[in-house]
Amino acid sequence: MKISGRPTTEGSRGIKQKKEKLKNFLKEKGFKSTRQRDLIASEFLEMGEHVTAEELYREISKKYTDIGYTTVYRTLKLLNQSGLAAERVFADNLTRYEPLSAEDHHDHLICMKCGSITEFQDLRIERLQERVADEFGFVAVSHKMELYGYCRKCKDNA
Amino acid sequence: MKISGRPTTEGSRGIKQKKEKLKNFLKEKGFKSTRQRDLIASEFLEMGEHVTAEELYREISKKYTDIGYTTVYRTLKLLNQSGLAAERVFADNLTRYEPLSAEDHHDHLICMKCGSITEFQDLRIERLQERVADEFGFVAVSHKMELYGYCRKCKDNA
DNA sequence: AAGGAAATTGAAATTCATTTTCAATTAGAC
DNA sequence: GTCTAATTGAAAATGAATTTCAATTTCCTT
Repeated sequence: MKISGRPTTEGSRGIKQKKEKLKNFLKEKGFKSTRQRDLIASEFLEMGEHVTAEELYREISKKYTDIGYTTVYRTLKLLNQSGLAAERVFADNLTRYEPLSAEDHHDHLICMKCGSITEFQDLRIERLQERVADEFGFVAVSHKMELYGYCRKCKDNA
Repeated sequence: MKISGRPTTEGSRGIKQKKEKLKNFLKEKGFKSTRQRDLIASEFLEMGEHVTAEELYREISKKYTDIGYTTVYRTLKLLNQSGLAAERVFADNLTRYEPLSAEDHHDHLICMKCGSITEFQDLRIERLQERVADEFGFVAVSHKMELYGYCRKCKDNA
């Protein structure tokens, strides 16, 4: 099992690469590269967490007062379309985004007390999911798995 | 693996039992038994699917024009609290409810074309989930697992 | 480099499910 | 039956997500 206790913030190399990918995506689709999109993408990739549009907007507002919420929202959608971000909705019903690297599928452990989100990957589970789908004649395209409970810290000082 | 291709509608025995359980829950909590709650619970248990408040309301409106949406909504919340119903949100972001029997935990296969929802249970996956949680020092309370893809029908006549 | 068509921006308005409010009604304890 | 607290349902409020639209910017064409 691949462990990543806390979503890792990308080194600047990865970020540059990803911004390049975004540019390609935009050009390909006939969209335009703008100062705003560039700044929003940078900030998003640097945060490297499961952020909401709102959170990202607040962060960006600190540095750039002229970038609106709507543009942050739309840029996150764009990042999602381009495959650079994944859109996720957990039990609190807010839409969160996380940077996505090529082959890194993972699921989440969510603490019901402190709200921390921990990522994990388990190939054994993935295989079984595939098998279940097969048994129903179902072609699985994607899945969503979240374990809710209490993290090490929160279960201890309860 | 337990298979239930389509959520089964309860026999009337089960429904009576559940309505009894609801009554007990209400009394216990100092809430009142009302004609509306009774009718809404009956209709809900008979439908036995993953209904939204809206759908249930529309169904009930056909028979009883004096029951309001708000009451249906609140009764579903109540059923959820009492453990008789489970609240679920899938990718379409609507809150759905399904009758819940004591020990019947299950997950869902959701067709991205026709929207059909199929239930399944797989103990091997459950065990692995427990193990993953353990490895993170996490105490799992509940989980959510959904496989999205195309059902037998939809993948065939594509 | 200038022109111009098309995309983008951001504030404000809209949507839509969900949740709350409140006055009138009802359940059920005494 | 009386009384008090809970319930009801229409309407209003909420709040995140999405759309609108006029002003601005990008970038393709010349």
